[in-house]
This record gives sequence, C-alpha cells and structure tokens, in this order.
Amino acid sequence: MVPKAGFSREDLCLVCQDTATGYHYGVPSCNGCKTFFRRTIMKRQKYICQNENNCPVDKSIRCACRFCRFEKCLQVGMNKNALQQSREPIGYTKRTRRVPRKVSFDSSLSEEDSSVGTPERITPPESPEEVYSLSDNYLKVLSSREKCANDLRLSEYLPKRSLKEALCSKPLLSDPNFMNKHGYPSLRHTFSELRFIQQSDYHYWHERDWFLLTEYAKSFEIFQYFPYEDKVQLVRHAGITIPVLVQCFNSPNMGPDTVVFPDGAYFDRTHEPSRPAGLNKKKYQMLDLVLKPMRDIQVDHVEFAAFKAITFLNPDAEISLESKRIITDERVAITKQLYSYMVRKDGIEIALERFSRLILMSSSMSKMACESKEAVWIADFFMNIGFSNFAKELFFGENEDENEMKMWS
Amino acid sequence: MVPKAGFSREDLCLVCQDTATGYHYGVPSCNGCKTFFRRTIMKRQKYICQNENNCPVDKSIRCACRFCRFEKCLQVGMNKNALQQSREPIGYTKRTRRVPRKVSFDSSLSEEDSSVGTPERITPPESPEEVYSLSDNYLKVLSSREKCANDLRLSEYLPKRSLKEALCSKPLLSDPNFMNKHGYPSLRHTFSELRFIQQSDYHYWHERDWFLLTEYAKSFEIFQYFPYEDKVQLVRHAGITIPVLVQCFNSPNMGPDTVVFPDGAYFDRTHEPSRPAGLNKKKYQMLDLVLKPMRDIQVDHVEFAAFKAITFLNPDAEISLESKRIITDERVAITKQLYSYMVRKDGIEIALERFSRLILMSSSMSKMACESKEAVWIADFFMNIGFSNFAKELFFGENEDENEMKMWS
DNA sequence: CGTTTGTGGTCAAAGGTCAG
DNA sequence: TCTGACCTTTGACCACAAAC
Repeated sequence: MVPKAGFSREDLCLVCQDTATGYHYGVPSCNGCKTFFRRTIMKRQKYICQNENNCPVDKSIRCACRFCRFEKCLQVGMNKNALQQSREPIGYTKRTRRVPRKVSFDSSLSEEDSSVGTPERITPPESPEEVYSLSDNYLKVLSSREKCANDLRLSEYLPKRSLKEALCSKPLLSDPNFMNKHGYPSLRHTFSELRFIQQSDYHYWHERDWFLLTEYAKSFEIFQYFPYEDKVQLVRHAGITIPVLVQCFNSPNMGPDTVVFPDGAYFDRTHEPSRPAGLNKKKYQMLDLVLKPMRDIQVDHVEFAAFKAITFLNPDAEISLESKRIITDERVAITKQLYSYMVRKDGIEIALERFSRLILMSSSMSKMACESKEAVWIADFFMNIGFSNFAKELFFGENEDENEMKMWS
Repeated sequence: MVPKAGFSREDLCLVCQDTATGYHYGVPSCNGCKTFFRRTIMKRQKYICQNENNCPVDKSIRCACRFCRFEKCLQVGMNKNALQQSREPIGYTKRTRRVPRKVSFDSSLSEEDSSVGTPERITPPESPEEVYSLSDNYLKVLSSREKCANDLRLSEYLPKRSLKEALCSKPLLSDPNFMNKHGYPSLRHTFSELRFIQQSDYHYWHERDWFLLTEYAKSFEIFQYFPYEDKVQLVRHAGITIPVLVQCFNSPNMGPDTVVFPDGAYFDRTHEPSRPAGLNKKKYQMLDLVLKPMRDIQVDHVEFAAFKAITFLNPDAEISLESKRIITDERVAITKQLYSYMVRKDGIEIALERFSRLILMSSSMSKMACESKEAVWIADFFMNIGFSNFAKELFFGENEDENEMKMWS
C-alpha cells in the first residue's frame, strides 16, 4: 500500500494500455485487468488459447482471449502474492452508486472534493451501549433454562417421590407440555405479605428447591449419561449451594441482610435461637459469602445462570474419574463463555474485575458445600430436626451405615 | 531495567500475531488491528458472524470475520475508553501508562541475586487504582518471594517457636542478611536417594512447611496490619492447602502419582495402612485435585506464585469483615494480573483455557482446606498421631475448649 | 530540551458489488 | 456467465502531544 513513486493518472495499464487507476498487484493497471487478475487467481481458472498463444491484448480486444490476457498480466509483473485471503462479504443493502457523471476532461482532477471533502465529524459513542453477543450460545441455553426453573419454582407443583425417581424420571424443564401446564406462578408465590420465616417455611422451601435441583440436574445433557451413583453424588454435593444461590438471587432486594422467599417468608441477620447453632452460622455465611457479593457485583441473569452451572458442575464431588473429566471440561467451557459475555457487556477493565470476583466466589461455595453437609448431618443427628425422607436420601444416602462411614472418612 | 522474563510475545499483536507496532488501546498490537478497533468504535459498527462466533483470527485471515476480530480485540483487552472522546477536531488525552517506572528497586528477578531478600512495595496502596497500577509489578514480587521461600525450604533452618512468636517476629524472607546466612540448600535436600516416605518424614516436612507458611504469611505487607486473631485464622485456614501446593509444585516429575520431597522421601498412590483412613484419603485428593491438574496445565513459576497467593488470601477464613475486604481486593488484583500475564504468555485462546482451569482449582483447594482440617482434627483426636505443639496451636487453637466449639459449630 | 510512545488522520491499494 | 465501474475496507505511514 505504499504509494509507488512517480505514478500519475496519465499512466496506462501495462496490460491493455487503458487508463490505469493505480498500481494493482505491483503494476500500473486498469480496473478491468486488476479484477480479471484477482478473479482468475482466486477461482483457480485455467484458460486455453484458440490461436497461437500470442493474441494481442489492448483495451479494445482485451476480452477476446483470456489465456493471453492472463499471460500478459503475469508478463508485466502482476504478483500473485499480493492477493489477500477472502474478506467477509460487505453486503450492500442498496446500490449507493452516485449519479453517473458526464465524463469530462478536467473532472478527474477535481471531482473528489465535492463529496469527500466535508464528512461529518465522527465522534466515539458517549456511553458504552449494549453489545450482547450471539457467540454465547451455551449461555443463552443456560439462561432460558434458568427462566423455566424459576417458573417452576414459583408454581404449585411439588411431587412426592424418592431420590431415584427424581433422578431417573423424564426431565420436566425441557418438556413444553409440562411447562405449559404447570409453569405459571402460584397465587401464594408473589412475594407479597412479608412475614418472618418459620421452621415450616424453611422445610417447604428446602423441599421445593431440592426438587428443583433434581430437575435442574437432569436438564444438563451430559447428566443423563452418568452412572446413577455419580448422579446422586453430584446432586448431593450441590444440595446446599444451589438452593442458597437460587434463594439469594431470586430474593427481591429488601436490604443487605434480608432474603425473601416467594411466599413472603423472609429471614435476616436475626439470631434464631430455636435453630441449631450450625444452621444459624450457615445463614450468616449465606448472607456474607453469597448475598452480599452477588449484590456488590450486580450479577445479571445470564451471569447467574452461568455461575449456577459452574457451581453445580463441581468435579470435587465424589464421582468417577471419567465423570470428573467431563464435568471439568463442561465447567471450563462455561467459564470461558461467561468471560466473553462479561467482556462484551462491560469492557475488559470492569469485566475482568467482576469476573474475578464472581469466579473466586466458587471457592466460597465449595467451603459452604463442605461445611454445610456436616452441619446438616449434625443438625439431623443431634437435633432431630425431622427432614423428609427425600432430604435424608439426598444428604445421607440410603442407609445409616453409609452415614457413619461418611462422617469419619 | 526489569527483564521481561516470560513476556516473550510482547512483540506480537495479541489479536492476530502479526508484528506489533507498540501498545494500542492498552494492548500490544499491529497497525491493522489498532485501526480496525478504532474505526469499529468510532463508527459504532456492529458485525455478525457467519459461523459459530469462534473464527480463528491471525495475520493471514484477520479480515475474514470482522465480528470475531473485534471480539478478539476486546478479549485481549483493548480498551474503548482509550479512544479520545473530545469533541475538538483533534483532542489528546493522557497516555495510558502500563508500567509505572518510578520505583527503582529491581533486584527481584535478576539472575544471581536470588539470595537477596525480596523488597516489598515501598508505598502502601492508598486507593484501589494504585493497587492496580502497582500490581503490574506484583507478580514479579510474588515470584521472587517464592524463590526466596524455596531457598529457605531447601535450607537447614528450622526454628522452634510458638505460633505467636512465628507470626509476630520479624519477617525473614525479606531480610537480606538472614537470607544470605541461611538461604542455601542443605546437603540433605537435593532430591537424591529416593526412599519411600515414613511417618517421621511426614512430620519433618509438615513442620518445615508450616514454618515456611508463617514466613510466607508475613511477607505480605497487608498481613502485618491484621489483628493477631485474624493472622492466626488466616494461617490456620491455609495450613493444609499451602503446604500441599508447595509440595506438589516443587516435586520433580517422577510419574503422575508420585510426590518427592527434597530429602528424597516420596509417596505415591500406595495405600498406607499405618496412617488414618482420613489422611490416606487426603493424599489421594492431593494427587487428584492438585498434582494432576497442575501438571496438566503446566503451571509455570510465576503462575504458581500467583495461585499460591490467591490460595493463601482466602476470605473464607474466619476473620473480621474488614480483613475479608482487604484480602478480597488483594486477591482480585492478583487474579487480574495473573490473567494478563497468561494472555501475554500464551495468547488469548490458550490463556483463557488455562486461566479458567487454574482459577477453578481454587474451589478444590477450599474443599481440601475444609475437609482436611476436620481430618486432621480427627486424626489427632482418635489416632493420637502426636503433632507438635506448634501444629496443635496452628490447627486447634490454644486450648481444648476452643476445639470442642469448632467441632460442633 | 530531545526521545519515546501512543493517539488520530490519510489515502494507495486491497477486496466486494451488481447492472449491463 | 463474465466484465468492470464503482464502492467499502484496510493498514503503512505521518504529525502531534504527552510522558519520560
């Protein structure tokens, strides 16, 4: 693209002697020969001369023999290497060609200024506008799945079933018939009539959110291929963290320390003496490690969907090595897309900050998962809180011996 | 001049790998990508990818997909705000400096001077912005500090002292006199004469690595300002993870399941019946959750230094809210710096993959921290393993009552 | 006060378009 | 179909100002 010294508009195309429009592929040449050369190379076209391979080539008859025209292009020095890789199509929406000008002798030197001379001053955008990307296909899937899960959470639907039934039955979230029938809010779940939470509310929402967790798990394609024992372990490992995440994110913001459930039950930093000390402590962890950071970062629903998936797909669960590998790969893929999404949304500076904070929350989630299981176990064992059979299956396995093993392993 | 070790790609455009002409909008880049980025922003252009939004972008085909090219510009960190927003026909803003040059100490990474103590940052961070700008040097500081720590680990030096003495005494790693005197390898610590590990070896290396942990902790400038109780909690929380990290990273690669200590003691996946079941299980976790991933990712020493700091600066420890905040900010700053380093080293695609895998390891570390404390407690309580007083202080606190509280809280 | 660095602008020369 | 006048995009190079 360095202007060749000494070129003037009077120069002629070295191929056909037409008026040259500049240097093309290293040679002063006209538009026609330039385009002809490029097309020939790009389409790898081969020509054959009908005569003696020495046809004359000039402006009037340059189209007569393509073989000899191309030969001439090469002879005068057109350089194949000056061709570039195909570019993206521009796709003109409409023909913006100027009104054909009458050709005159002097217009060629002065015409530029009329249209090009005073372009309006282009200024950068004042504010960053939304640049949402379609590149994050998986994120969109996760996000709409999250929407369905929330619809179901607000509904009345809550089946009684064993853990095995829950994990092996047909997925509901991806079933349009089911969702049409049940996926609308219950009148009781409209976040109205606030009242302080009671034991029965905790139970109700834990049961609901554990039910939702099993459906959420099944909504991952990879999940169906895992051995049953891995499914149980994965859901068990997420048994505390996912409900906590869901409860925090879906709570309307009624102050920094308040979590509201859809039926209006709420809790805050109030110490509840009737609950085991461990569960009170977990409540504070939930406020400090999840609610506050998520509000600080201002996690949006796409980011939430991704982070929830990252939290669920935890290779630290006690599953087979093959399942660990699959889960890790899935997790990394989501993490990468999440980063891309955040960069597009906020720009690199802010995105890297928010991304780091969000991803580093996963270590807090792990801590909660680990400690809470212990606390739940102790709560049940010593306080006789009375979990449902489903919850006991979820956390403790099918029999008491297994529990003992877990406690001391 | 600070040598640019590890920044081998600095002369290449991070977007397309063409020769970079300098930093543009915050990123080493070529003229083409620079101009492309500016034009896209100025003209508010939106592109659509014809494929899967993951087109490769390099010198030869960078024009093939403008969507993916622009996406990559953002990914590698091109900053929209670096475009000048002035309404004047020509407006210039302040240049964006990438490395503050005012600090003149630079012995950190020079070759032979490893015995010299690591200088800490001279001025404490007054604002988040200052932390960020200084953090360009932060990885270098962490990396050379790590070198000192390893020198001390290989030495003979191992004082007997209480936890309080350890945490409140003068930092040794940054003391050139001390490091000159003691920071050279012991003859016994040369990784020769392999032999299977014994109980006494475990004890010896745990004691060494706990000693090193306290010195490592003190090497953080923020650490000295924490209340004593927070210091204890922070070190306690890192009591398992940091030694495990150090042992894995510094072990020569003698196969996928083998960890070798400097004196030649090694362990592998062999079940050791004489050890408590919990500690055997932790050993497997160490191999699966730390050794294997670190070798898969091929963590280099700068990345290791950063990840170790991220692991140590864990806001999940039971410390005051103010300390949590300080630690989180420090952690996030290191994380951002680590990401930048990896992008410079590997390019965006590989870096994002490796970064995600590495950062997500922090949740495994949290799990280990949580479960291991429990296992250590049980090991001591039931198996009478016989930890030193120092270890007991580290893990269980000063008195038995505190232990009981922790167990059931 | 000169050098280095990173802005924005320029325009020759690439590639793409579509009536003829 | 192929052609080529016309159009858009690209990037090497330049001037300028701020930082060093």
